[in-house]
Amino acid sequence: MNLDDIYSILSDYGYKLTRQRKVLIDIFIKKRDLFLSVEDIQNEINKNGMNLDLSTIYRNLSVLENSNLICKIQKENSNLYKIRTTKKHHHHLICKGCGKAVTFEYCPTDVFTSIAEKNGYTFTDDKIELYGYCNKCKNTL
Amino acid sequence: MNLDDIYSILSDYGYKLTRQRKVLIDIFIKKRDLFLSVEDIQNEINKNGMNLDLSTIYRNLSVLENSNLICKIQKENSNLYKIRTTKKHHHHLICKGCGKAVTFEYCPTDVFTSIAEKNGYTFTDDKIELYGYCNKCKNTL
DNA sequence: CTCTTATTGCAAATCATTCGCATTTATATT
DNA sequence: AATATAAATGCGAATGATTTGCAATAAGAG
Repeated sequence: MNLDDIYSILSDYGYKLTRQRKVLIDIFIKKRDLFLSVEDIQNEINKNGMNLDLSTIYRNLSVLENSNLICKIQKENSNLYKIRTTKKHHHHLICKGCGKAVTFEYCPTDVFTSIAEKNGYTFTDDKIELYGYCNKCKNTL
Repeated sequence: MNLDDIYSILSDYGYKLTRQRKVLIDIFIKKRDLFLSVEDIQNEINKNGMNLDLSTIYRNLSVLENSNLICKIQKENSNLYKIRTTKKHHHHLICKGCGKAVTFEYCPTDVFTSIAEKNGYTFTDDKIELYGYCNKCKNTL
């Protein structure tokens, strides 16, 4: 999935291609395997000598999420975002040191469904998050 | 695990047994299979004709969490809490309607470890959350 | 029963995120 | 290419969840 694909997905959803959206997308692509906080994103923008208002960043994170272009996970007190690199159902293994994530498709849905049914529940969705330390971070500890 | 066990665990951690802590624990026991929001907890307290300051509730949720007496999950904008009913490693299946939770011990740790190792990560911990609708709620939809 | 220290309640602060609104800009349409 | 129009931006202010400082209170050790 390249830049133009992303742009046309946004257009298909009826969103305009603004300068600030392009800036955001650039950052997500550059940091494609990291989960970024809003602060990380803002720092990255500033590093490029630009500035986007926080409300613009938040509004566009929603836009990108609605367009299924990014993944969101909830950290203690805030959210982290990463560009989606697959359209398939997937989960993440995340480095507690640097936020670097590995995407994987393993998911024992059949087991989950049976746990749900056994308890009289209708199963709708699952969340798996694995945590650890990546190669770099585990050697720095 | 009964009231006295809980009280002595708190004492062992060096925490005092205050009236407000007992009130909180009572509520968690009464609602033992529900994930409660802070608002839920406060409503329940008021229902009993009492009142605890929000800061007291929050501080004591930390105390109970540090003592491994409750589980916390993160909802969209806030946190939910439930009394721990097992000391073993476990996960939850949660009703999106009413918050009723089922605790289960299924966890493919070996698979998780191998996903991590395959990617050069050291595996430290996992989170699985299943969502659905419980018996009652699915019939109300 | 007294002393010491943790805990409480209150008010104010903080932090992430959202919202209202006037201005600007992307883009569909002349 | 110029224009119209609705969406998007930036700003400042609001919100909502949670935290903190502090003086008053209460638990529990001795």
